[in-house]
Amino acid sequence: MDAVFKALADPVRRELLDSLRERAGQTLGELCQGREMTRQAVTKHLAVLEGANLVASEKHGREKLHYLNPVPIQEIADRWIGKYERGRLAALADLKRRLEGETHG
Amino acid sequence: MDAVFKALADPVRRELLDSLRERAGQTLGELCQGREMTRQAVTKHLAVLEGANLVASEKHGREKLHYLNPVPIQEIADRWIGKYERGRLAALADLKRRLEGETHG
DNA sequence: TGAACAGGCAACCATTTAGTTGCATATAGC
DNA sequence: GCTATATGCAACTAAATGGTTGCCTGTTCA
Repeated sequence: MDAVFKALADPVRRELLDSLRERAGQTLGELCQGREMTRQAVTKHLAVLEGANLVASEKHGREKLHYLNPVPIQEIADRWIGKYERGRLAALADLKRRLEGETHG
Repeated sequence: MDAVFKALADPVRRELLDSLRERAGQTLGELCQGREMTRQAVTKHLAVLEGANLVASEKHGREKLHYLNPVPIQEIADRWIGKYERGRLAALADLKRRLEGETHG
């Protein structure tokens, strides 16, 4: 879970996920195109994404194809963001109540 | 948006958000309790959270009260995770199709 | 077979980050 | 006013991070 959050923290990695979402099965070379960094830098980002299980890869001859795995993102949405969603109004009510209470107490 | 992702990347900061979700209006001192780090370290984490607009604070005398702002998390769920949710099945279908296609092509 | 191509590995560097210590400021309460 | 308490600020350190360069491995194909 922590690995997923950390992987999502970098804008380059989020762009890579976006790119793979738009077109699945891209090679490393393809994922490098348009990015102002070396192939090795992209490789490292992809390794982080694979480590977080956000990207799966398949070797095909001398090429390595990359695929988005949306499941971990889904899990974050379900397990983590969900509880904040539920607590949203409650938190705002708390804020108001507490501020008023402390002011007069 | 990037600030929010980066803020969420640290487990300590996520714990702080959890704590504020459970009980709103906690002081810095309260938020430090049970954490194995100095008050200053917690202060820095809270500064990151405030910078990402995930936490709002109010000075009350010599105390500083902290409140969760769930809105940015909500926005991430809506604007960013949503599109992956929609693309989920499509991505898996792509994966299967592409793998088969490349194998025989 | 050998050249061109796609990618992997490792060492290295600069910056950021997470944490510390030390000291300063401001409020509460006697 | 003085002391204890709550927080703020700044300098410093260690480790992680994001990036580079250089070279090696493996595959395609003429």
